[in-house]
Formats: sequence, structure tokens, C-alpha cells
Amino acid sequence: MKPCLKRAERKMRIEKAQEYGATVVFTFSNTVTHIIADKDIKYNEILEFLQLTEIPEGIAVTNPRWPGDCIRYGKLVDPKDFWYQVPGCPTESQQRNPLQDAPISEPIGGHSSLPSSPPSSLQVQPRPPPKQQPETPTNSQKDALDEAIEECLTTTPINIEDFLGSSSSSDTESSPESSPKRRKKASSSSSNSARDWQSHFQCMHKHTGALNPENPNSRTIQILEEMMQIYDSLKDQWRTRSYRIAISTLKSSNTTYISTYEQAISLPGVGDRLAKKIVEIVSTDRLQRLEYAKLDPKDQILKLFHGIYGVGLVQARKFVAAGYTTLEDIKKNATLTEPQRIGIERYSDFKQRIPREEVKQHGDIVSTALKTIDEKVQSHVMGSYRRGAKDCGDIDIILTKEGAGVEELHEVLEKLVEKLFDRKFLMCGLAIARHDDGTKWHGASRLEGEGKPWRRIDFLVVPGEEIGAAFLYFTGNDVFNRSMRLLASKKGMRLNQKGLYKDVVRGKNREKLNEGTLLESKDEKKIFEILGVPYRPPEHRIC
DNA sequence: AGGCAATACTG
DNA sequence: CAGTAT
DNA sequence: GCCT
Repeated sequence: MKPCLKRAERKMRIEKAQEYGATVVFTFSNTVTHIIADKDIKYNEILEFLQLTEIPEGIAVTNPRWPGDCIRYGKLVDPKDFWYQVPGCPTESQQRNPLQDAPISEPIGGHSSLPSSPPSSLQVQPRPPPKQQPETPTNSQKDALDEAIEECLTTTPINIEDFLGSSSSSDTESSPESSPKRRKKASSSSSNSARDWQSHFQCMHKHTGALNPENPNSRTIQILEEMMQIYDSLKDQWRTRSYRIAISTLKSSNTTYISTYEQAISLPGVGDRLAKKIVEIVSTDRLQRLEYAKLDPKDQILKLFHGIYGVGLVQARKFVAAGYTTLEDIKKNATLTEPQRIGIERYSDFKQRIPREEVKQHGDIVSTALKTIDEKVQSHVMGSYRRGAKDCGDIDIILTKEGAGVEELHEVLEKLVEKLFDRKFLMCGLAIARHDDGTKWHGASRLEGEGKPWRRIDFLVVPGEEIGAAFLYFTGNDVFNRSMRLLASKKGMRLNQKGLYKDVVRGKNREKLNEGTLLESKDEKKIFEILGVPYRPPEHRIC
């Protein structure tokens, strides 16, 4: 539609389409198979422009997201999916309108003509042609193009503005920042902001990890969790973090059904994109990105590879780029570190969950061996075991002794490891302290018997004085820990596995400039106290 | 635009 | 040091 | 992903 080449972005799109084998024509003929309309062009305008009364059978009319998705997913995605529909498109076979179940309360723009009813309500309002996209003057075309495609992909198809009666917003399909309605954050917190600014930290609230089917948002939560799973498996830690936070607030607001954009975006941790996703889930009962992500074979392989101990996102991507598709491929052809080699060898073992009872057995074996080395050294099983989990991903064991320092305990650790290897309990080491003051040992252990799976086991050396901080750290869960640490740093303190420190001087970006002075390290509860966090037993530290 | 926890081990 | 793990 |  209206292929004016002076818009660099559109030109790039056209070129990209051609690159992928499309034939682009500027005049309508019977060779046309798809009509791609700019985002803010309405169906009737297309008819007008083409001087047709209806689009012939078999010709797809889509918005620019469609070619973008095709490239993205490496196949021709269904142009009839509602994401790709042009506003005002005749809803032939009951094309669900994304917002029909989610009436927007009080549109901002003042107009209230929602396209929730059939297209008749969508009168063509002759609009000015799309505004010029202020092109970024820098960068090569390729970069700008990639950005444009990315934008197209990430811009949610439900253009709220269209539905709110955009007065004339200068929005184009790029620039997600142009979201006109910024949060009302500041206004809501005038009097009580000082008091509850810290209540946003997850460590302030009790969680048990139990899901609440009563929550009216359970379906939304379920889908968002799946999406988070995918980002997590792709090691996209920041997106994962955002999803986790958003899901968490959704869980806590278990009295209201969040169904509109306005409702959603007013929640802390829910921004423009997640709000749109929530609306999408509520109105369509699914999430398109999720469905494609589930299918994308590249992601599947990436997930497979990054599941290997010692293989992170970077390595996994390299393996995929190298064309490997199976663990066998990698084992044979790739250059691996020793831990990675073991990681592949024991891939299925390490993926298995460990029953709580077995964790205990491993702990007992360690504990028993320890007694023959030094009576006074204690071992404690930490991690999800301490949180009461029915099964665990690995086994975390703290070695400590009243009054002992790292060096003394490190010696004990070495003896212990040797002894346990002799007993055929330990099967391999994966990451072992280099120095005498090393504090951790990662490896694998196995119960008696050939068929038993190898288990990931970690030993952690903890001086007697630091036992409280260490307990806190190694009990987790990770989210809880990060939350506690973030809170500490916002209060001018620093929390790590050794203790809680004050007077930490931080430069810009919260960069740590000095160590600070120790406040507490031996008593777990006191650390909670000093931070002003209500104490929570391990089983309530699941965020 | 840049942070989002903080630290230890590998190669 | 970058990458990985906790 | 969101927030400052």
C-alpha cells in the first residue's frame, strides 16, 4: 500500500521482503497474493485506494507485522491470524476482535467507538497519510532495518491507540516509547511513599510457591509463566526478571480480575508490553509469541544445549550457529571444557530431580565421613532442601565449624573430598577452588549401585563467624536473595554470603567503592532485623 | 541510556 | 578476561 | 522486560 519509497523504513522492508523471495509490485493485478498495509491504514482505505469494492478471494490483507513474523519464524505464518488484520477488516469467519471481551473503561481520548462490534462501527475517517518516521540519521541501513523489523515484531498488534481514538498521535509503528499514557506513578504516592517504598521488595512478602487457583488471573499467570519459562531457558535474565516481578504482583492482587490495559499498566512491574500481553491473553486466551516460541526449533535446540552444565547462552548459541542439533554432534565435533564434557555425558542424570529422601541420604553420607575427619566440623544441607522442597535440583552442603577460618576448613574439605572419592561416592569434580582459601567445590555424587544417577553436589566452606549470612545465602531462593541484596544496597548496605555491611560507599551506578564495616554475619535472624525485613522461615522464602 | 545481587571458578 | 555457575 |  502506498509504496512511497521516500520512507526509508518502508524501503528497507520492501528490500527485506525481496531478499526473502517476495515479489513486490506497486500496482494491483491478478498476480498479487498479499497486500501489506501500513499499520494505521484501515481496511476501507485499502479498498478505496485500490478502487475495489472487496478484496478478491485468496488475497491476504495484513499489516506489516506479518512479513516480519514470517522472517522471524522462518515460515509463512497464517496471515489470517488476528495480529495481522488490518483495522476494519470484515470479520469473516468470526475473526475474534482482540478487545471484545475486554472493554476498555473510559477511553482516554474521549471517543468511545470501540471496534468491538462488527466493522460497521468502524467508519472510515479519512486520515492524513502516515506521519514521517524521523529516521535515525546515523547507522547503516542494515542496522536501522534490523531495528525496524525488531520493532515490528515487538510492537503488539493490538494498537491501543487505534481503539482509544487517537487524536492524532504522531505514533508510527516504531518507537514504542511514544506510548502516550505514561504511568500515574508519581501521583499515587504522595503521602505514604516514604513508608512503603520498600514494600515492593519481594523479600518483604511471604511466599510459599503454592499456586492459588482461586486467583481470577490464574490463566493470565499461567501463560505468562510459560513465557517466562522460555525466556529463562534462553537465559534472557532481564526479561525473565521482569516477567517474574509482573507475575508476582499479579499473584498478589488476587482479588481483582485484570482485564484492561489501564488496569494492567497501573500494576507495579507491568509496563506497556506486558500490559498489552495481558490484554491479549484475557481476550484471546492465548499468547501468540508463546505459541511460536514453543515451535521454534532453534529455541528448542538452544534450550537443549544450554541445559548442559558449563554451557551458557554464549556457548549454546555458538553450537546452534555451527549447525549442531544434537548432544552427539557436540560431543564429537565441538571443543569442550572438561566440565562441559561431563555435563554432556551426564546430561540426563543432572536433569533429573532428586527426591528429598535421597538428598538426605547424600547429606548423611557426607556427615558421616566428616566425623572421621574432624568431629567438630558440621555439615548442613541447604538450598531447596532447607526450604522443604519435595525434590531438589542439586545438593548444597555447607561445611562449618565454630571458631574456624576458611583455611582450616579448606583442609577439611580436601580430606573429605578425597575420602568420598575413595568410597566411590563422589564421581567427579566440576569446579574446584584453586587457592587454599577456596570456598566452594562443585561436583557429582552417587549412591551405592551402578544404576544410580549422578547428582550435582556442592560443598561450601563457611567460617564459623559467617554462618548466618551463609545460611541466608545458600537457602535462597535466588529471587529472595537478590531481593534482600538489592534492598540492602538501597539502604546503603551490602549483603553477601559473608555478612551484612554498612557504610558502603557507592559511586555512580551503585558501584561499590569500599567494603563497608561489618554489621552482622553470624545470626541469620539479625540480618533480617537490621534490614527491616520480617523474619521468614526457609519455607517462606520462595518468591 | 543503563541498571537489574554479588561473588567464585574455568580456560 | 569472558563465560558460567551459585 | 521494567524502572529511574
